[in-house]
Amino acid sequence: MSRSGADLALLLLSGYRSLVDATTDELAAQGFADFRPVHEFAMRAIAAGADNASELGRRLSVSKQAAAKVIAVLLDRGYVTRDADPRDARRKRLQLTPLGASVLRQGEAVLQARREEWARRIGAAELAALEERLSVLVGDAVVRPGAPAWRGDDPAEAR
Amino acid sequence: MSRSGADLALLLLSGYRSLVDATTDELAAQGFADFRPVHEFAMRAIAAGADNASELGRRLSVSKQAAAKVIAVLLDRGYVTRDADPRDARRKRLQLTPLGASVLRQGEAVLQARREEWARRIGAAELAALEERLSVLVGDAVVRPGAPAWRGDDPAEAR
DNA sequence: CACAGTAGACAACCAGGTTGTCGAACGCCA
DNA sequence: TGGCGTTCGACAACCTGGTTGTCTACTGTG
Repeated sequence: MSRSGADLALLLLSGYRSLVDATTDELAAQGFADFRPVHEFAMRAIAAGADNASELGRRLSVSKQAAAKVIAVLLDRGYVTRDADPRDARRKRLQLTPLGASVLRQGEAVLQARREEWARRIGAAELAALEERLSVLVGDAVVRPGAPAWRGDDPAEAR
Repeated sequence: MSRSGADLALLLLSGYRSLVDATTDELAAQGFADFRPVHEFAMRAIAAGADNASELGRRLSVSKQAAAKVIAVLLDRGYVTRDADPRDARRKRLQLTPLGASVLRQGEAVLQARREEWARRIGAAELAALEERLSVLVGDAVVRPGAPAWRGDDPAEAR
């Protein structure tokens, strides 16, 4: 075999970082400073229906307390609003603000632009094949983004 | 395009996690509990010549204080030793113990086994092609494993 | 031989997770 | 109707793993 398992892991991590860091930088340049991937992910979940803290925690595979902290940041930044749920007085209903929706759109656009750049570099068909194989390998192992950061924080062998 | 940029990022992250989490679990099962990727990475750097805290910090793209904390753990576990450097009294020279070397070997073996399983699943040639394309895309963007965990901690869109 | 720079120790701090506890509200069921 | 287990969100304490800043000892160079 030409490559080691450690190299493979490192390649995957580097690819991910390369996409995500570029997105973070782009968004910062567009005026959304301190906007982190986890914020984008949380807002996406909110937009997809996780409109209260407990549910958001479940979707992010994180405790509801951790979710509440993220929500506090999003509220502070004006990306979401929180108001009483008329049907369940225990809940606070979360909603994206127009500003929040626009961050989400821009994030997606930047990520998409990066993907298109990759497609130009190796060819659209090659990129599609890469995605196809990866998704076969990963299978149903859905990633839990917020999850214990200490799992998968490094790689092994960085050169 | 069939897939979004967010999906691509998620695939890469999931692939990485899948490899690394399996390795961590395997090592734990083999008696190396609480052995984390960052430990493996640090030991690898030490073995590769980063035999003092400051240098280790540089290789891991982390402050020397952070490196010192990792070293403290490795010392405590008996994976490395630290003794005076005869040529520079400021330095403490780090060395892997036989135990440390064996963890490293086992970690590499487990990772390699995972890679071979992947090769069986999609074919060795396909896997090699995937690695080749990824490495073209990633290019010289060397990953900094220990680095700010908040970069690249999430993906975007988890289903 | 002075002095700028480096190694490592120590302390304070911060971010972002965790668990545990609590009061209020809900929903089911006798 | 009422009781009771469950859920929501808040709050507090704590842990981990980074950070910066400061200090002393030592090095090596002009």
